[in-house]
Formats: sequence, structure tokens, C-alpha cells
Amino acid sequence: MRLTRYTDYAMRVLLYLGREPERLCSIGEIAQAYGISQNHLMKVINDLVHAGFLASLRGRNGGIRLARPPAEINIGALVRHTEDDFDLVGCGSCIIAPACGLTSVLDEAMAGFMAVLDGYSLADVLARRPDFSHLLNPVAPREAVRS
Amino acid sequence: MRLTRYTDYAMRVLLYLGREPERLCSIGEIAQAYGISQNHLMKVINDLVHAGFLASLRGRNGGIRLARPPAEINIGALVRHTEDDFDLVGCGSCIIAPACGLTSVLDEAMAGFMAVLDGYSLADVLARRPDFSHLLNPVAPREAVRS
DNA sequence: ATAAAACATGTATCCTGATTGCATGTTTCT
DNA sequence: AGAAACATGCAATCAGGATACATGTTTTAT
Repeated sequence: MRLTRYTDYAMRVLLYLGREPERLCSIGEIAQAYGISQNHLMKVINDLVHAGFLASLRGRNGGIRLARPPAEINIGALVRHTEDDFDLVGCGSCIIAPACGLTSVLDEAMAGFMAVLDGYSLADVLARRPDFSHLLNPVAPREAVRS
Repeated sequence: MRLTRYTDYAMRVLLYLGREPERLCSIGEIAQAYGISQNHLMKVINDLVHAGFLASLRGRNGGIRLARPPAEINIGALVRHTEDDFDLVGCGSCIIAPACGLTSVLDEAMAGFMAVLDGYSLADVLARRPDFSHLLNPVAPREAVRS
């Protein structure tokens, strides 16, 4: 019973950016802070930008930030977007699926799962444990732009 | 978001046996009925026997059947047994896990998921859609023992 | 007793799909 | 013009589940 690392990374990005919703961060900074693959993270972030969770600014001194305030970003909606396969047990390949009483039960269980996530916003999650900055890898601040 | 095929197979076995709780079935018969790997199924069933979900009778004309009436077999308990990894997003490898507000939210969501499954017995599932026998592959009846 | 049926278990191989890395393009700022 | 940073596609890799194969053990029927 697992979500993909894709979803994992997406949530980490939102948590990171949610600490300072206004600041523009580069993808490299986030990858370094967590010590994870920048290439993979870039794809996840790209997807989140297209989906409207993040706003990106291209070009030099560009970066990404939350597209909306943390209180308006729903965790359930995020998971629904990043996790595309909700066919828990591959009913698609089971021959009794058309008349299987389990499918409705599993659907209901999944609904129960998502209902909990739908009940929380990024702001709620951040409020629970606001202080994780000290656990991140140290990141050199972006060089100041010469005036 | 998926459960393993291991869990999938375990549930199919219970559904199959639940139709006729008293009858002794061979593992080969069930594998053939669903058109799935007998080897893999054997391991799953073995596990279920040890866990007390099934009763097996070895030797010639042996087989397996439910260890208890369908009403006393809980779906949540089954999934809890066959699905051993409930670390949804690999928090074990995330550096901010000790101070991450997401872990408690995910735990709560998982509890919501399992709560639904805990609310159903095999009998409940069978009652929902009792007629799937015609979807199974035809299985040659075990040769009658010569008297 | 013996053979056959059926359960039991370990090892090794295969294979899917997520993950990652590499190469290259596009945009925007200085 | 050039550097920084986002954007995208493709190929290589890797982990873990799934499967096959080989063999052992138990029980029953004759």
C-alpha cells in the first residue's frame, strides 16, 4: 500500500514553499535542501505548475512559488492529481470484476481515505508542525543580484 | 495507489471459497478458475492457512476451505495481514519526517481507509454480488474416488 | 507397503513500472 | 550576448513483485 514517490515529492515541495509563500525558490534549491534528484523533482514541479498549484517565473532569477495561499491548497486535490492510478487491486484484469462485491467495498474505503485528505489544506498541515527548517540540508543563498 | 497482487489473490480465494464454505477445494482448482499462477497462489494460501483464515487438509483428496464462517472473516483484518507495508510515502527516507505535519494526516487517512474495510465481513461482500460463478473459467470436477 | 495426490518451501529468473540521468530547448533578466 | 532557470523528451537503470522450476513432506487409497 504505497503512493508513488511522485506524490511524495509533490507534497515536499508544497511544504517547503509554504513556509515562505511569497519567496521565489529555484528547483535546485529545493532538491538540494531535501537531497533528492533534481531531474525528477523538475518534472513533478512542472506538472504542479501546469495544474495550477504552483506559479513559475522563467529566466534568470526566476523560480517557483505557491500559486495560491496555503489555506486554499487542498491536500486531497493534490493527491488526486499526482496519483493517477486508483485501481487498488487491478480489478481490470480480474474476470469476476463485473459481479464482484469487493469493488464497491474498496471504492468506499478509498473514498474514506480521500475524504480525510480533502479535509485538510496545506495551511492545516503546516500549522501542525511548523518547524522543520532545521532538518533541511543547508542551502547556499542565491547570489544577490548586482544592482 | 495500489495494493499488491498478493492481497488481490487472497481476496479472490476467500470469495471463491465463500460460495460453498463446506466444500474442500484444491489450490489448482482455484488457480484454474481465475486463470492465475498456481505457484504464487499456493504461497498466498499457505500464508492464509497459517494465519488462520483457511483450513487445509493434506494428502489425497485434501484441499482447503474457510476456517470460519464468512460472517466471522473481517476484510480489514485480511488486508492488514496480507499488506505489510503501510508507509504510504516512504517517510522513512524523508529528512523532515520527525517534524512533518503530513505524517499524522496520512496516518489519519489510512485509518479512515481501514475503518471502512473493518466494517465489512466476507459474508457482507458475498451478499452484495452473490453470482459470479458463471464468470469463472470452467473447472473439471475432481475425479471421483473409486469406491 | 506403496504409489499417488495434494500441500509446502526454497531458489532463481523474469518483467513491469517507477525512478533517474542525460541531452537539449526555451524563456527572461542583466 | 550570455547566464540563470524553467521545460521536455528519451534512454538507461533499478527495485520489487510475480512467476517458474525444483524438490520435499504429508496423508490417503489401494
